[in-house]
Amino acid sequence: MSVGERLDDEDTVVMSLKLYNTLKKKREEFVPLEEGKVGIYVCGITAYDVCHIGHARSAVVFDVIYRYLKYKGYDVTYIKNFTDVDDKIIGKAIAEGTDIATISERYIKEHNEDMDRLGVARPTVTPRATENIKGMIRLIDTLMERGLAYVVNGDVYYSVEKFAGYGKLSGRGLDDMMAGARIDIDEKKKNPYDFVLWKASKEGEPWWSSPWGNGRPGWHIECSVMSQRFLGDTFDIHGGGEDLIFPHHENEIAQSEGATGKPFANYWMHNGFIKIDSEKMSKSLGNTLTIKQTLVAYHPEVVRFFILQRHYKSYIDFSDAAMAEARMGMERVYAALKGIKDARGEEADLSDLSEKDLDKEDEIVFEKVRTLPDRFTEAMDDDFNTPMALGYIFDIVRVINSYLPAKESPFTRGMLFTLSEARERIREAGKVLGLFLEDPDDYFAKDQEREVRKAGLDEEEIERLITERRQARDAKDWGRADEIRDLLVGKGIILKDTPTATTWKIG
RNA sequence: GGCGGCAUAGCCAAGUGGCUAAGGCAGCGGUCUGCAAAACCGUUAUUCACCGGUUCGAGUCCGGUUGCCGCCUCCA
Repeated sequence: MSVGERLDDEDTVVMSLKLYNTLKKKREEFVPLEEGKVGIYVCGITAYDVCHIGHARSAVVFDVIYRYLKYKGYDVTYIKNFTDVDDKIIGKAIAEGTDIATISERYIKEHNEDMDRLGVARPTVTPRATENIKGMIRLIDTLMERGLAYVVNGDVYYSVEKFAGYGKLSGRGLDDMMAGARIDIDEKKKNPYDFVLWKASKEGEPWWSSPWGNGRPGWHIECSVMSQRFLGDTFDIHGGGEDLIFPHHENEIAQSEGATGKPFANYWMHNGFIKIDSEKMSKSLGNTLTIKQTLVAYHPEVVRFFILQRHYKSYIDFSDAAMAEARMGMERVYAALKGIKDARGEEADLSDLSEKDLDKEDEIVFEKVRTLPDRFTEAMDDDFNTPMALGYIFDIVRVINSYLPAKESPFTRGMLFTLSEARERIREAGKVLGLFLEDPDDYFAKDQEREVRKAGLDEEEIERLITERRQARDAKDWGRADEIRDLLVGKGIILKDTPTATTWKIG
């Protein structure tokens, strides 16, 4: 069996990965350049500010793509850059009276913290623009030699009219764009859409020496250089937010293909945006939400779940209500995982369980559970359909929930084996999605702690009241017990009475 | 003005020509309970914005209408 294929039990079924290629505007079968290997480049952040949930979406989406490609058995090289020289970084450095390295270092560190908390795996390499200036100068030089770039007063511009394929990614021709141009006419440029490759430095700005004088790179050249450096002239997948399609990715193609004469990336993938309360998130609207703010209010897996419940290409609408729903959904899965955990008990050694332990009823459940990996793969092979993959996980959750409470402790070996299988299969899919990876008790403990903090409640006071209610109930003093219950409900606390204890949660 | 996307139950959301239109949330019914709640189970779209067309067959393809949205400027 070769990589990228799975063989079914009976007949040979080639399950190939299909993905939507922005370049072709259609879904295509994914065929890597080199069998068994994938090179993927995703545009990273400009390190001038803390990351917002839009960054989180892009990071989580491509994290899942990266993990899934590895799950399929590919040897994946995943490159995500940091832009650490740029107008905004320079502006901030000047404002703070420091240098750009201090600024970019600070926000790269913040970014990495955010990613770690979101459970986003580190890419294979995270190159920085300033480490690749020489490569940029070489690439610009090649573009000059090929007649695709020109110099004006120490600035170097790319001449878009000289590149025949300009507009092929964004699907717009230069003529179309000129018709409704909303851009400023810059006298220095031959065409308004020409973009800067190298900028002559102004007083007080960082600079590197170049054949065109002291300056710094333009906004687009770094990605052409870093992708080529780590993945070669042509590579498999290039990703980023949909806003980058034009001009950034269009310009990358012009730079790279203009210089090498070879195709740049074979597949282009773009994630959709996050809106907040149905509005576009932007600094001008003042409705940006940072990852750190989001994680104060929600468990990182709830954030991931929220993102993965929608297909990566469509926009998603962030709101407290939507996040509350995501939290409820996560709770459902974790509740099932807790049921499995509790059934198994802490101590028991279950390593010698096998299919031989299954009775007829166990077998029916076991067979359903065992279909999860194939169904998960089917969904993910279909342009990374994470909503469908999650739907399949919920199907298994329902199967287990129906099976579990019907049983009385002690559990038979066959039941324990079936439950173990369910847990493992959910965990296997969860590892790709970055979900359901916590111990259920830890998950609920953290969730409760977070909710208590958000509601500004006093946990000890709640516990004291619950104990008092417990005592009242034991004494069959229903009046007092209900009085306390009403008090707690008034604070948003939901009591969970079981025969042996009362626990609680915030609803 | 140019380019592109989307419209599926109360809400969110899969579905890209053919079994009974996934799944989640909310709602309703049931189990449980001192009564509740929580949890679990069951249930909730003869129908996919509207009109026409292609086809043996369309939510899925084509044309039109309406309504939202994105990009064209740094932006994930």
